Amino acid sequence: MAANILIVDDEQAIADLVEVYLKNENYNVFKFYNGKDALNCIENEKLDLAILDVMLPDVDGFSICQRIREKHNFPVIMLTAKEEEIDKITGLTLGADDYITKPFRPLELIARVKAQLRRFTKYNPSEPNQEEHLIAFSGLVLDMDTHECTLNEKKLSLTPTEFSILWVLCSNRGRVVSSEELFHEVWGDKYFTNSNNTVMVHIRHLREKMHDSTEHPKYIKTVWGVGYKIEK
Amino acid sequence: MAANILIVDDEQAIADLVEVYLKNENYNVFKFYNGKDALNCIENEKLDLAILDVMLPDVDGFSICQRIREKHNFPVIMLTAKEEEIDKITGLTLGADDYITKPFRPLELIARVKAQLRRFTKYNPSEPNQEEHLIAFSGLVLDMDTHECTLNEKKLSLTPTEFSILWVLCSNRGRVVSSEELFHEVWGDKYFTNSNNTVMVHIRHLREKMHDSTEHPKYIKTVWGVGYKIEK
DNA sequence: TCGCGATATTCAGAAAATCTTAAGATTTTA
DNA sequence: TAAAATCTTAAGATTTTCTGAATATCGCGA
Repeated sequence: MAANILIVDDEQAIADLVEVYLKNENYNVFKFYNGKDALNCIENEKLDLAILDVMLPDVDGFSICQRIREKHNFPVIMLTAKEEEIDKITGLTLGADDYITKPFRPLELIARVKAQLRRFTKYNPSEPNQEEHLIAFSGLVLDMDTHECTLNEKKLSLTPTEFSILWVLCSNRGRVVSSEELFHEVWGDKYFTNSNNTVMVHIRHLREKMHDSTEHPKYIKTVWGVGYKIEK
Repeated sequence: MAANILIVDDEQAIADLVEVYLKNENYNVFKFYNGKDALNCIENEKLDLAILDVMLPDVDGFSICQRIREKHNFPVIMLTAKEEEIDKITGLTLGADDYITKPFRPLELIARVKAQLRRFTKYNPSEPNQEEHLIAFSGLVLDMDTHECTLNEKKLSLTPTEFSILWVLCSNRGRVVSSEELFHEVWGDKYFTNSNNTVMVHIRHLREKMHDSTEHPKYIKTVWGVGYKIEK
């Protein structure tokens, strides 16, 4: 059973974005733009994890966190804008299991989410631990824990960006992912580019490291006019 | 069976924080923000240890400690704010098995808790104690009791911070721990910084003491763009 | 086959992350 | 209270990674 995750952020764009990332990883998402609705949700749903913006207009993240601690108990990840003054947020992040500063990269978020879920289920062994941090198929293994990638038992040393791209491609295995989509999934909405051959360059490096030829790519195939895909 | 621990502090943030740390270590936590509820809990639950704030608004920690001594008998750790005047708290900490001044570091708290539990179960050998205070693997031994570290039978004299970092890395062996996460785990939520290379400097010292080269580190490996890890 | 737009390749400079060092601040110990 | 040990900070060096431009190649349709 997929985990239920609560996301609360008054910046709708951020909340929506996080929702996309989480759904991409097959989580059930409960999304709210204010603290009040979130508190309501906490009472009525069986949640597994919460991602809270520290600064909310009505009920701040800290208070929500406390409520979670009181009755229920599941991991809490706090979101803080980097510019936010330290004295304003210090204390507010107390009690959180982890915190992430905005802007963040999607995969970073996902990695933290998985780490928390795993840590939690580790101490609640009744819940089955679904190896969410591993992608493995036909000789290719991606481990988000160690950031390691193995191809036919041989370790590939990938850069963070390369790893992210490969992860996104693999988790969308069997489906074509466009350059733009790839860019969004890997870099987030942090950056803007329209002439986007950066992705291409990284794909090139990936293929090189995987000894994948461009002509007959075994792994990363290019679909003309659409994007890239990895066969199922 | 995990130990039952009572935590009482009127500063909710502190109590919540302690709860997080304890639950991390798989303890059952009974948390209260006032003395009254705590006294109630003492009567109704089979507790193994109590962590009490000295200064509570209703029933002070000293009184709670006395009550524990009267009927039940399990270790008591007192929490005292550093600024609190000595003459106010002296006497109040009497009867406690240990006391910790706020702010404290997560690992320090855990270490003290484990020490008390172990000391207690030593004299009550009926209770099995599987609390882990030792980490040992491939020539490296860490003992949280003595804060001692041995590498291939040779003792390394680590500073408290160094020890904590190594402990966190070792207890997350096989997984990358980011700089932020390390900071979070070692220094606690209290100290919030997002740009500091303190962790890095300590890592450097650690590697030096372990005779671990930066180029081919046998122990603490850096995963670019992600963090540090120790191989499983 | 040719032309054109999409995709590849290459590489050098920019940017980012990490490492190193050392000085000054703080804490602990004697 | 002084000395020693430890921690933090900052600046600059180094390494790794990313990006954008220039150029080459490919695939599709006319």
